[in-house]
Amino acid sequence: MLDINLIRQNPEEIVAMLHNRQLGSEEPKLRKLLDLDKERKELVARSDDQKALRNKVSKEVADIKKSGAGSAEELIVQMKTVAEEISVMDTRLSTLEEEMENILLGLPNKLHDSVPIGRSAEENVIFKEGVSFEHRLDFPVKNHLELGKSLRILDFERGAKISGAGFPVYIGKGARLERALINFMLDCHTERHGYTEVFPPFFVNRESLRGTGQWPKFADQVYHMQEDDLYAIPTAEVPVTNLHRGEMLDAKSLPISYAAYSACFRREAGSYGKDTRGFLRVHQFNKVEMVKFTRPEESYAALEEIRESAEAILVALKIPYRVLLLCSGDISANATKCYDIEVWSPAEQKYLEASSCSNFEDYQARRSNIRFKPDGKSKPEFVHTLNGSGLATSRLMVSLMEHYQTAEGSIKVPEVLRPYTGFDEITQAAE
RNA sequence: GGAGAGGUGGCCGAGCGGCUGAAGGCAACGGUUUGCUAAACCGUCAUAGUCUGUCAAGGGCUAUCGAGGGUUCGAAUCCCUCCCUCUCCGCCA
Repeated sequence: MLDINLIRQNPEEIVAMLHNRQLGSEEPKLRKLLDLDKERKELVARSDDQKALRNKVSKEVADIKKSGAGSAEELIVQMKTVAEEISVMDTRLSTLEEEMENILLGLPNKLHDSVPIGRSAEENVIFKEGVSFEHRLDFPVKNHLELGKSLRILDFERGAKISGAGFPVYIGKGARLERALINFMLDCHTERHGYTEVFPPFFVNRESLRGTGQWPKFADQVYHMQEDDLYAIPTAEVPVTNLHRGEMLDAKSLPISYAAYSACFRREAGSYGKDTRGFLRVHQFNKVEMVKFTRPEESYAALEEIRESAEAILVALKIPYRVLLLCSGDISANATKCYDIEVWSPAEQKYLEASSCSNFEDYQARRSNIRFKPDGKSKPEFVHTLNGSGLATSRLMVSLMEHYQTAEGSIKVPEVLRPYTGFDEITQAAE
C-alpha cells in the first residue's frame, strides 16, 4: 500500500508510475481517491468540531451535576442534537474511508529508479548472461516427462486421478530427490547464508493475504477453504512475512532473515494453454523461500544478497541459468524492483523461471503494520520487506533431470545432493 | 462441541460511567554520580488525523484501551455480536 501522503503531494508521479507499469487504466481510480480524500478532510474537520463541542459541554454537565447548582437539562437536550449530527457525519466518513482503503489496496507499488521502462516481458533486461556448466548432452535428449515416466519417478497421470491436472506425484527415488533438494537448499541458506529456518502453516487467513498484497489483487489465484475461511498459501512469503504483522520490531534485531520450505498452491486460473505440460505449470509445488525484514536504507543491498543466495544454489547444483531484471511493464504490482532467475531447459530449448527476488520497500510493511524504532527516541518507521525463491523445485527439477540425464536414459545425481539422496544415479531399475 | 477466565501503551500491569491518553513497574533514551562495569538518582518517553506556526520549536482540537455495533449529554469502564488466548470437561488423533 502506498502512503496516502505521497499520493497527495505528488499525484503526477504516481500517474507516471501507473503508465510505466502499463496500468494507465487505473488512473481514474487514483483521481477518485484524491476526490474522496478531499471530501474526507472537510468532513473530518466538521465532525471534529462538533465532537469538541460535545466534549466541552459534557464536562460542563458533569460540573453542574457535581455541584448540584442548577439544571443541566437544557444542555443535555442540545447535545442530543449534536450527537445525532456527529453520527450522520461519521457514518458517511466510514463509507468514504472504506472506499479509499479499497482503492489504496488495489494500487501498485512505486518503482525503483533502476527498473528499466518497458511494455512487456520482451523488454526485460538481461542482468546476468547465461551462466553455464559443462554437461555432455551429445545424444537426443529426453524431456522431464519422458525421463520421469521411464524411470518411474514422476507420475502426472495418477496425480490427475487423485487430485486433478497440475498435481504431480513423486515416487521412489524421485520423491527422495525432491526431498534432497529441499533439504540441501534449506541447509545452504541456514548454514551458509545466515537465515533462520521457519516451517510455516500452509493455510492462512485473509488478513495475511492482505498483508503481503495477494488480497485483493490476486484473490482469484488462491485456493479458498470456504468452511473455515482459510486460504492455501501461494508462497511461503505470505505466512513468513505475516509472522511480524502488527509488531514493533526491535531495531537491534534487524535485518531479520528467514528461510522457509512450503508447498505452494496456485489456481493458475486463465493461464491454460501455455507451458502447461508436466512441471512447467502446476497447482502445487515445493519451494524454499527467503524473506528479509530490513531497515529502509539497507533494503537494496539486501535484495542483491537474496539474489546471490539464490544463484549460489544453482552454482552448487551446476545448473545453467541467467538473471533478468524485470522491466516496468512485467514486474509484479507489489514489488519496486525484481530479479527473475531462469534455468535452462535443454529439451524445451528455453529458459524457465525458477526464482523471483523482490524488494517491496514499505509496501507490505504498511499493509501489515510492521515497524521498528530507528533508535531509542525517534518515531517508529516501517521496515522494508523482501523475498526471493531459493528456489522453487518444479522448474529446477526439469532442468536438473534434463541436464543430468545420460545416453542410457538414467539420471546422475548432482554431487552436492548425494549426501542427501544416498544414491548417485537413478536408473531404470529404480523402485 | 460444553463450562469458565481473560484480551489495556515496546513489554508487564492497575483502572470497571465524567477529574484516565490512561496509575505503577520494566525496557529504551538523555543526564548526574563513577577508576571501568554495575548500582543509585533526576528527566524524557504512544500512534494517527487535523488546524495553527517561519515546510522550525511548540501549541490547539479529534480519534484510538481485541474488532464492530448499541445505551448515554458523556464509555477503557454498562449491553449485544464476532474474533483471539488460557483453564477444565467431552470428542478425535
